Amino acid sequence: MTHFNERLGAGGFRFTPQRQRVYEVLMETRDHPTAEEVFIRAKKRMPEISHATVYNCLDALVQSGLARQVTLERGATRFCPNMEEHCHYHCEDCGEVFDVALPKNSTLLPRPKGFKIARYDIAVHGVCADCAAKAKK
Amino acid sequence: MTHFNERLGAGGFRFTPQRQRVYEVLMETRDHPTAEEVFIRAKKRMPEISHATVYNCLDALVQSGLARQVTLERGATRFCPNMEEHCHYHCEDCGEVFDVALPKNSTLLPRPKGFKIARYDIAVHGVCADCAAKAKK
DNA sequence: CTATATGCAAATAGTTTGCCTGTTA
DNA sequence: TAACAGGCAAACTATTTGCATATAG
Repeated sequence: MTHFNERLGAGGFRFTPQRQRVYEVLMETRDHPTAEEVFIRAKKRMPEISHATVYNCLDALVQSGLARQVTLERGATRFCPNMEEHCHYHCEDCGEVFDVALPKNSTLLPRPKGFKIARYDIAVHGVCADCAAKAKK
Repeated sequence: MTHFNERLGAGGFRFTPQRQRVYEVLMETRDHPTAEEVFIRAKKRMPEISHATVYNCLDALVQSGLARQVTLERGATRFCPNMEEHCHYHCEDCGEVFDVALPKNSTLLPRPKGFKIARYDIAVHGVCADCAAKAKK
């Protein structure tokens, strides 16, 4: 997991088992967990890990470009380790969040002059195919 | 303010002075206030208004299409009454949020089959022109 | 007149902090 | 061995809830 160490280091963060564990959790199940969910999953194999540490680790991962925050609605912030350009499709029925790659050269974003774009988040809300099918029955 | 009443009614909500006041607050200053900020401003001209009522009213406005929620980062949800297609440009230096209209026919969003899009939020993070200028000095 | 909304206060998330101990580089 | 990070518990902030009272339609 050398990419992990490099990234952490580049961000000015040290390697710790907790950070690794939190990253593993994100990579294992790509379901955009909340910090609380990450905490519960991380705890399964690292029972001493604390709440505060999970928040710390998530911050470190976000700051070193290993994860993103996703804030969809009121409620807990979610996290995902997919660093490619993508949007989040959020099903309002089942609550699932799907990553959808952005088409290359999508001429989408306005570039107001002077504004330096660092990153952007696109969240699309609606109803997923499965839930739409169920609703029809 | 007939548009307001129509909208509320269509959403299945009753007119109340509190809802009107909350909507006024959003319309007066388009600075994407948090619920707490709305509460403080609403209270100035309606001292009896309560915290819970402000949250209620904001929900009613969102559900009847009179306002949108904007969730930018960890922290409080913000609200805006601009219902046109637009993105939010968020300056990480000064914290301001600017509305920027989306170009017509921007072919931006992937349409994964089966997914019924209800609405989407585009948040662009970076540094605004003013802050960039200040940083250079 | 009745369903719905408000006001209040207390409860419940979600997140951060302080302080002391442990660990990485 | 000197920062930096973790653990724990408590503090804070954001949001929700329960219930009695008020009010819009």
